[in-house]
Amino acid sequence: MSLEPLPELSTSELVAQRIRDAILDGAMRPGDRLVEADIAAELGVSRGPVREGIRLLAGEGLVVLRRNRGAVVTSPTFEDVLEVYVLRLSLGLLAIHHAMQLDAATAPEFADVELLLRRLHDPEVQADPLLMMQADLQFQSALFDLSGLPRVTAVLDQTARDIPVFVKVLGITYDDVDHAALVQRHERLMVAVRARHRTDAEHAWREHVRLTVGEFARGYPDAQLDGIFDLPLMHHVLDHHEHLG
Amino acid sequence: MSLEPLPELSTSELVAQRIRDAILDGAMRPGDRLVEADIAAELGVSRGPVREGIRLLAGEGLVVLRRNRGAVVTSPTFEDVLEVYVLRLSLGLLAIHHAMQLDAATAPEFADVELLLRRLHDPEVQADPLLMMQADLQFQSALFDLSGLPRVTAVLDQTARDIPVFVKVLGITYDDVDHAALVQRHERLMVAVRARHRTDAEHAWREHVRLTVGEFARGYPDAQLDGIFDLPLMHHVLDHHEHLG
DNA sequence: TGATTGCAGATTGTTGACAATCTTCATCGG
DNA sequence: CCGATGAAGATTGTCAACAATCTGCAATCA
Repeated sequence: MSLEPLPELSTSELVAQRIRDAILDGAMRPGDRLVEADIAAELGVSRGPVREGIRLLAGEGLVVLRRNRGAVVTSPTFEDVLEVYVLRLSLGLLAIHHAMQLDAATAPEFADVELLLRRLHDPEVQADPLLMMQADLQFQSALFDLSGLPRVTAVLDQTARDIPVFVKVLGITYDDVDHAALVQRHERLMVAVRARHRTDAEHAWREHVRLTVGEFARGYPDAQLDGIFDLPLMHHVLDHHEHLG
Repeated sequence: MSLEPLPELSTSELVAQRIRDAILDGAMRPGDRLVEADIAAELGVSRGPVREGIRLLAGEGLVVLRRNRGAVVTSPTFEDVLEVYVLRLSLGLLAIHHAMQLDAATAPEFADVELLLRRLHDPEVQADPLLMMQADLQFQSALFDLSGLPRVTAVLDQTARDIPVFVKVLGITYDDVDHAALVQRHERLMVAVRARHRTDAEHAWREHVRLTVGEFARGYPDAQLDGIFDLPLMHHVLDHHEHLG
């Protein structure tokens, strides 16, 4: 008999989760005030844990705190989405690079990643856009974890929690996303990481970010994406040319 | 008559600051427990704000929380320092790149940065290693702010708060750091940013990070720095070669 | 003797009450 | 009529007491 080790989040984390869910449900909308006493009454706890939970969300950027004036649900813009993806592109590359220091054949951590990757093939998962998105982000998170860089993965996980909320709040549609293509990109990424083929891995990751944002940007035709993902990582190419010339 | 706008940090932020200072003073050492009631009594406030302050520090990674078991001051390793600098290298490049979208001639934000850069010349500042380090980080923070990427700068600022603590706690000596060379590097960086010369700016920043960590690593002769700062940003060069070949 | 159980002290988690602050709106004076 | 002033209500910030949990040690039993 081996019992599972009791996940049991703290009360404040549960509160934060509930509020996050409320935003995803549409029950709470951007600009809504989060009144500590009201939420406490609804959840049947006192203000203390609620206050702490709200602070957690503020740390994630999901709500905005103003001194002595309470918290309101963030009103993200498409620019925020772009910033999040610029961040993920940059730190994702970092994490993937460090993950490739591991030997895929011996490192047991790879098993978890593969498991989550396989989950993306599940038709049941693919049927629900939100579920698919979360499964996708979970796979990425596990992959980044291989890097062994706790601060980097913490930042990446924070952005991962933001993404579903932003997508929901901004009304971004991803119904017609090509799931097969997405999974295929991730497969290529994993193959590259296992084989420690740096340029392939980097290309796969860049391509994924670029396509994802491109998909999101369809609803925002005036969004300026020109080259925001090309730099500063491409500088070395230019640099190299200059030295050659 | 124009009055200054009252900075006035919240109580919990003041508490966090005091604890940070206590660590820098050596009054608190890694592994020390942070007992809420004791700290509250010492500072003359109740446990509430102390608790909040401790959570803030936990978010920064300066203390570690364990469920129902309180907080202890982090015991960072040199690897933590390396991770922080890998992060700063990567996100710093991102921030600098985006800062270069601004026109230095017209953007008033540049004035603040220049002011902080000039402060680094002050002999009084250079005389105190801790002051010098903080002034240095302040300049960098102002520079990154030009990017207009709030999440990126938030992460960078967080790492900036960690650095003095890590240096103190790990007993890293930076007494014989060449201040003149450091200031010169930053001057070059600013010139490049003003002129929007991407490769120069990137080189200056890379060089600064590399030299800083190299300086720190003197006390850690077995630290493996081989190429941890070269990648993944250099991949494109390799990539380019492959395509050429 | 060695491992488990139970107890006491210490510390965190939670609660409800109080104080300080902010927002709103009506009042006042020009 | 318009802006400034002041009070009332709502909400956050702080506090001290209580409950739950953890740690360490002693007592118990095989």
